[in-house]
Amino acid sequence: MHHVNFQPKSTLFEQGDEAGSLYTLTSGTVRLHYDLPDGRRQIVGFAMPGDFLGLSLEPRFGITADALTPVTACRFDRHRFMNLIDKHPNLMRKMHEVASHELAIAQEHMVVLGRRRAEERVASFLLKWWQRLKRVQGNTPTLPLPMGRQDIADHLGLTIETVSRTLARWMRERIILDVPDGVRILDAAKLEDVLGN
Amino acid sequence: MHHVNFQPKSTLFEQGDEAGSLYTLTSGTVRLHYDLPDGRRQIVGFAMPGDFLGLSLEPRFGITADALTPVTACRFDRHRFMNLIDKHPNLMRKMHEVASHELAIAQEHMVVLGRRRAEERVASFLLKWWQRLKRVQGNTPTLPLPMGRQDIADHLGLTIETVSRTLARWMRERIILDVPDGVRILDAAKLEDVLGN
DNA sequence: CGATATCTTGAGCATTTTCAATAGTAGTGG
DNA sequence: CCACTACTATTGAAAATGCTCAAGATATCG
Repeated sequence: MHHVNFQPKSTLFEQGDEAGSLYTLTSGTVRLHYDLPDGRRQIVGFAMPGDFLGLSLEPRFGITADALTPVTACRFDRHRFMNLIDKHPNLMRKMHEVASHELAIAQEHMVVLGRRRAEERVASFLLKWWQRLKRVQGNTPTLPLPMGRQDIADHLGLTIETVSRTLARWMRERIILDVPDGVRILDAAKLEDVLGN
Repeated sequence: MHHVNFQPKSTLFEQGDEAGSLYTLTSGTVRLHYDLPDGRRQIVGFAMPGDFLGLSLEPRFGITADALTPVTACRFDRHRFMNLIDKHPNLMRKMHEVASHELAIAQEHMVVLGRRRAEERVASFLLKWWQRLKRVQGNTPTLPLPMGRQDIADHLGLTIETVSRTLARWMRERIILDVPDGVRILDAAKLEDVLGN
């Protein structure tokens, strides 16, 4: 195990690569995506400090992971990590807990992609990202968005224009406020109303 | 552990219920879905013989599971199963393998929901269902579809009309053939062409 | 055989995409 | 310091994919 650093836009691992490593993020934001041969891209999630990457037992990575900001992480060799697990059986349980939770998150996101309209998708994204940030950084009204508009669109199954228009409208309506590298949530209740639950 | 039977349309477990059981399917098909309060539904997957249900370690089920056909399954008490795991450590590893695989499947489905057009989604569904069936029943040109059109639509993030129209067109084009309770794949290559890879 | 579910098909419509033009923003080198 | 380039974001107008609504057909089941 040793610490590794990644520059923005650099790749931790790529879709199809042999899954030889396992990471835990200590700082920065990582984009996880599946790319189609014709260039279409689906961002299946964003990773932040505390998250695990590559804990799947599949022989190859199904997705690509690349850094959106400077990233620091702990890298483990897969084989060595598996030996470690034999000595600490509760570690395997922990891995499975994390994986089950990821699966639950993935299933919730399928609902967003399959059954939510554009406005609901963007509201869902802002609120979920805000919640995750709160658990790491504490309660802040200011929401950093290290990912670009295209990334948000590729996460929500929309085009960059639809994301831009939706955010622009909410800025006009004073529901959010434009700040450098992110937004400030002025009226979270209105965003929750959009989701209707 | 004991065997249990379910009639079509009966529920194995429901979204929000305490996750007290764990199942392995021995026969039949199960529909797994997440329901929004306003009635919109996303089917996150279908389970067939050999599949595990409720292996997540979250305290409550995130989704509902109900039988599409008569179903037989083995039911395990969660607590007792966990004790069993303490005696057989490689069982925990197996569970994690299954969960990782489910996660990979979920991520691939996100691509379908977020970035594929209607025609591609239906082609993807037919081909994936066909592949899964081959692993259980061997190579058959006839593809049973125990789920209804509305279920397919709810799985693909489409309306029943779009699914119906797409299948109807492929029947006219002799790419598939209408048979009772399913379809016969006449030209799998054409369906793969739709996916463009 | 009648009643209820599900499925199909058509026509019009709406949300979101596409296309295109403009405006920022950052980084680079003269 | 400023011009130049490249990249990203915004905005408008037109187009299209898939949806809604409605009617009819087919299947299922008591």
